[in-house]
Amino acid sequence: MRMSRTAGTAKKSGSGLFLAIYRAVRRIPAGCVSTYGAIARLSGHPGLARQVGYALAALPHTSTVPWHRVINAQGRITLSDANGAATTQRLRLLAEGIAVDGSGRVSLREFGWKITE
DNA sequence: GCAATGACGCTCT
DNA sequence: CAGAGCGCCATTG
Repeated sequence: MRMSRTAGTAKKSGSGLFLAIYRAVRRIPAGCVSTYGAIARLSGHPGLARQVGYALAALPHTSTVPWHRVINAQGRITLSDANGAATTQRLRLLAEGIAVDGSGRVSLREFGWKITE
C-alpha cells in the first residue's frame, strides 16, 4: 500500500474507517462510478455513507484514490465545491468515459459499478 | 461529555 | 425527474 497515510487529519484520527474506505474506493474499476453507500458497505461499514464522504473530504492531494468515481446514490455529484472540486470531478469522469450532464448527473444505470469480479 | 456539522440514503409529495 | 423532510453515524469544536 502506498503511504497514503499522509492523510493528515485522517492519519491522526487513527480510525481504520478511513483506511477501509480508501481501500474500497481504490477497488472501483476505471470507467465506472460507485456510491457512498456502496463504498461504506464494501469497506465493511454499512450505514456510514456519510462518513465515506467525510473521509474523501479529508483525502490529501497526494493520494491516488479515485475519489472522483464516488458519487451519491442519486448518481449526482454532491460536493462542497469550495475550491471547484465538483468541476474537477466532472472533468475527470468525462476523461474516464463517463457521461456527466450539465447538472452533474451520471447514469448509474449505465456506469454504476457492478461487482463483476 | 454534549452540541453542531457533514462530498449521504431513503421515502413521500 | 425534482424538491423537501427525516434518520444514520463519525468527526470536530
